[in-house]
Amino acid sequence: MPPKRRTPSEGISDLTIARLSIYLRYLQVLEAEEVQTVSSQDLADRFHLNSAQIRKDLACFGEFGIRGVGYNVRELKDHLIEILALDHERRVVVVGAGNLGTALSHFSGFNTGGFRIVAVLDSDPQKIGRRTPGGLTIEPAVKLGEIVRQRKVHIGVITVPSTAAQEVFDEMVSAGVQAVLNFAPTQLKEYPNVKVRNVDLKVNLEFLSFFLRHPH
Amino acid sequence: MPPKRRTPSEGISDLTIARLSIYLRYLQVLEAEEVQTVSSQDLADRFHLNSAQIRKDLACFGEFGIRGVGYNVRELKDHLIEILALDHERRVVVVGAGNLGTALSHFSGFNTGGFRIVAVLDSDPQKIGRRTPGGLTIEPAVKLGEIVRQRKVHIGVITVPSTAAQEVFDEMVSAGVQAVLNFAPTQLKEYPNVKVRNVDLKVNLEFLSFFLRHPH
DNA sequence: CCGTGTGAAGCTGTTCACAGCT
DNA sequence: AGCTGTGAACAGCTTCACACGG
Repeated sequence: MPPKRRTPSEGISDLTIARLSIYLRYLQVLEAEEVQTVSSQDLADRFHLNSAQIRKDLACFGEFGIRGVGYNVRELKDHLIEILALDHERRVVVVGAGNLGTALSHFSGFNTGGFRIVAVLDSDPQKIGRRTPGGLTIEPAVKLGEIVRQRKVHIGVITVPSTAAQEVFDEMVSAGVQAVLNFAPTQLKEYPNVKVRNVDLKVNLEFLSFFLRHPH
Repeated sequence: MPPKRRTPSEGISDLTIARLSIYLRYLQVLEAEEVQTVSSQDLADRFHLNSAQIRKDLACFGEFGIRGVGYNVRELKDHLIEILALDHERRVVVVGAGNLGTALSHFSGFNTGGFRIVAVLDSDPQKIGRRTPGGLTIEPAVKLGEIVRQRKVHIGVITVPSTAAQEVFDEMVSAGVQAVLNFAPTQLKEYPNVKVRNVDLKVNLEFLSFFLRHPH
């Protein structure tokens, strides 16, 4: 059978995509351990999920398994890398060179596996020109648009205070960024064709606080 | 009518709790602006949600609104603070004084609104004794259990490499921590009565990468 | 008349159960 | 026999629509 490949773009849930990323990480471990084959049940046990869910997640993109056997580790890994578009370098700009921004700029996960931070910006003159621990020089925030265009930035990361977040976001979008990871505790105005992912640390803490009072 | 208060602990979804935290933040803004009243529709517009959802979220914990009017801003804010258990100090320990850990240790959201970082630990002798930008001295990781007990830590934050995460987590749990925010890209083994919240930056980036290839 | 509170309907995501391939 | 792929059943979350109270 010719490898049935669907190119859906639609009808696939955010949750499925996030899980694919999780599966991929484990497949890379298995590959390093030279494991040849993995079953949906193996994966399910690992992540406390149902095996049918894993098969369904994968089935969104084709038929990668062999009945009676399971999935070939290397093959499935390669498929996931392609699905998640990790086979091309993704250039990232971080705006906001506070503690979080500088930490992220050389956080291991942000400069491996296809991602590369190409600039760290800030509007504070005192910070501009300084080196981040990762070896990048902090550049002025006013150059955001220019940098995005010249360095072909794919992904923007916002680590500025919430008062400045919307402005930075608008600037990113008008320079052509289509994917943004937002750490500012603000609800950004949405644009068509721009995907935003919010990481709200305060919400996470307050969530945990709730469960301390209401233990289950 | 006597204020009907439910103490559920059960039947309330994680998603509801996360939204309450979001509502609270906006109510604090409204209070500062001296707005007296807010309707579920106002809140819904702000966060691109359905107004019924907001009413349902709040109705889990009592009847806080006035029909035909809306919600009193200050009153609702006070209720949410109590529900989220933010009326008592929550002491937090950060294990892993890498870039992310030190950044978090004086990230604004982590030392305000009821949360306080009481220790930052690391196992690297080169880091122990150093000061974090937030003014805390990095302490040895072997003292984790002792520190948790002596300083009555409520919440643990894990920012160590994934290879060490499970060990740190086990140590936290056996010292009595019941809520953990995990930044390590690992699936931690679950314990009863311990709530874990994972923040996986790599998953977020890969998620965005997917949407760059499959624009919607 | 307006906005809350809420059962009912609708929808989305998960799990079951089994046909079909190896 | 073993495990995938998948329609059908199920569960949980969201939205609708309206009764009720101010």
